[in-house]
Amino acid sequence: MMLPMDFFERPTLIVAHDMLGKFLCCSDGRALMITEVEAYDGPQDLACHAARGRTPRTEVMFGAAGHFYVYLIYGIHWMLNVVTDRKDYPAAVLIRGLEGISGPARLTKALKIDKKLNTLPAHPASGFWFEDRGTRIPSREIIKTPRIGVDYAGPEWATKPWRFLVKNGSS
DNA sequence: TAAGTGATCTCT
DNA sequence: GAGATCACTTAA
Repeated sequence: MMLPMDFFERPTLIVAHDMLGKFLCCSDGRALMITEVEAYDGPQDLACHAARGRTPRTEVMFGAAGHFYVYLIYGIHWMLNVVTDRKDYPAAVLIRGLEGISGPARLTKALKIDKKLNTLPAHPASGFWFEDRGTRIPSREIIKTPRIGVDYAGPEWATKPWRFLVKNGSS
C-alpha cells in the first residue's frame, strides 16, 4: 500500500520513526527498505535549513507534507528529504540509508536522484514514492543517535537523538 | 585526514 | 558580484 500524504502530515519525529521498515519505490521497479533517517524539525531547530528563514531553497519545507526536498551539499552530493508536519511548519526527514546502501549520497546516486525531484510529491507520477509492505521493525531493533555532521548547530541541537536506524539494517 | 565541488545565502 | 558555508564520500 502506498503511503498517503497524511502519513507525513504528523510530527516529524513520529514520521521519521515510522519510516523505518517502509519502502522507497522507484518507477524502474526497484523497492528498497528504509533503514536510516534523520529528523529536522521546525524553525527553532538550528540544524534545520529552515532555521535561517524562508528562502527559495527552503520554501518547499514550509509547504505541504509528502513532498521531496532535494538539495546539493558540498558541491557534489544530492540529499533526499521528505517534507513532514503541517503546512507552514518547516520540517523534513532526511533519508540516510536504504537496505544495502548506507550513506545519503550513495543512495541518491544509486537511484539517480537529483534536483529534478525537488518539490515534487511522493507519488508514482513523480517517479518515486513510499510503500508499506507489512514489515514491522521491533522497537528494540531501532537505534537512536545524535544526527551526523550538524555540530555547527551548537551542542543543544547537535546532541538531540534524532537519527533513527535499524540494527543491522544496511546488511 | 583532507580535498573535491557548486548551489545558496549574506554581505557589499 | 564576491566570499563563506556546507545534513558527504573517497582515497591515502
